[in-house]
Amino acid sequence: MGTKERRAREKEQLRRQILVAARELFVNEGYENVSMRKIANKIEYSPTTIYLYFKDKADLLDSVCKETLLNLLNTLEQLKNDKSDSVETLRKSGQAYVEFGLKYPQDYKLTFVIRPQFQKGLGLQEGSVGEKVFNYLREMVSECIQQKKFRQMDVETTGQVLWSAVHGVTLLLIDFPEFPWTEKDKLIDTVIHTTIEGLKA
Amino acid sequence: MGTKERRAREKEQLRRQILVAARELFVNEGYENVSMRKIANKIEYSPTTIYLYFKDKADLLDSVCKETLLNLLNTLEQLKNDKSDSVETLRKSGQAYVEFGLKYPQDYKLTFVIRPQFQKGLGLQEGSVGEKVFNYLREMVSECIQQKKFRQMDVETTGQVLWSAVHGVTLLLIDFPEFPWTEKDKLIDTVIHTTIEGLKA
DNA sequence: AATCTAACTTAACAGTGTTAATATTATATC
DNA sequence: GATATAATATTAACACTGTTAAGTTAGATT
Repeated sequence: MGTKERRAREKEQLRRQILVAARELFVNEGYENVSMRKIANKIEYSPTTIYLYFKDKADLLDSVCKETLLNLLNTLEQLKNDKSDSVETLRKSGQAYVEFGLKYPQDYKLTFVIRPQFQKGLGLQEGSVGEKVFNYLREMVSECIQQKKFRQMDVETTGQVLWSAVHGVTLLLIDFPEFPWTEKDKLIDTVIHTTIEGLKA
Repeated sequence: MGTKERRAREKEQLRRQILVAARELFVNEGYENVSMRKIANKIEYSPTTIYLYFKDKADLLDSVCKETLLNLLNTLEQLKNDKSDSVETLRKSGQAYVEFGLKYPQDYKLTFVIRPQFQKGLGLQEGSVGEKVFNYLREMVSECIQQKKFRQMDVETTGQVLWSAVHGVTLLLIDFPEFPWTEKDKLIDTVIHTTIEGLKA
């Protein structure tokens, strides 16, 4: 009697439907400007149905962000296979990180700026996707230090310095699109290059 | 006939009163969670009175941010008198920038993250306070390059790299207070030091 | 066929930013 | 001092918001 299974599948399907609709609206119109009613309209259910699948609007945001982090993680992990120089791999990772942020600017802001605002005290949950992303960074950095290509500094600090740099340039480019930046790719390159050179010194 | 002057002064006074109340509420409860009615209650006027002094809520935010930028500018300009090494002055400026952000985290986010979200296409207005702040950075950087203490790179890019670094670490520290950062001051120092070393190389 | 349960909807609450029309107050003129 | 005029402030309303509690419907189990 596969009824239960079918029902469970249908339930999961609707959950995904909600998630997809929410992401699309959040990304296109901004988290603040999306109402539960708008999401409900899009999926052609009543607004309150959403509350059967998600605790509240913040929980919906949380789930959307989790997906974003998974996407980011996938993007980064693909660089692992690249068997080139460890510093070069790190450079590429930084580049991929910023590119990801600029490719999905609203997703990036949702995850790294909006969410912490609504979900306070957001650390690195044990086993969370966020932790996995940062672990990736730890690995990359660790290799550079062990191979003495970087100054002998603790992995944590080194990683955090790199994260600061890429996070900073990503957000500035997203938030101030009208600012007279030097050519975008050049700026990104220079930020990453400068930081890496600084970590060697 | 000083009546007009007095009236103008009174008007300015109420404007300031609104601004002070708005800043306090924005900072303590977050822009989103502050309603015009709340601000009105605080100053003991009806909500619609605010609209006689500010176009809308975003305009109110704008004015609050302008003040924040003025504060930041003042903080930075005080370092100008410091007649030490140009690189050292730049380092101190970076430190002061991050410290400012961490001292008034909500003001910083309001100005550099929330405002651009509500006031899109925000560039560097001619004569704006924001422009003055960035001009300060240009000056500092320019000196370092001219004195050949930095690699010969254009002032714009160099400045933007520095801004990325300090902006990044400031926001990360604000947004993820529960993240297992290395000791805060050490991290800030290292970010700035690393970036500067990278700019020398 | 009766009961139970899961899925979904309706109606409502207390709140939001903002506008238009109205009322109040203070000044200037006669 | 009374009156017209301008500046300032308020009331009432509109169309929204997130969320909860109660009610409805359809399908599965007994």
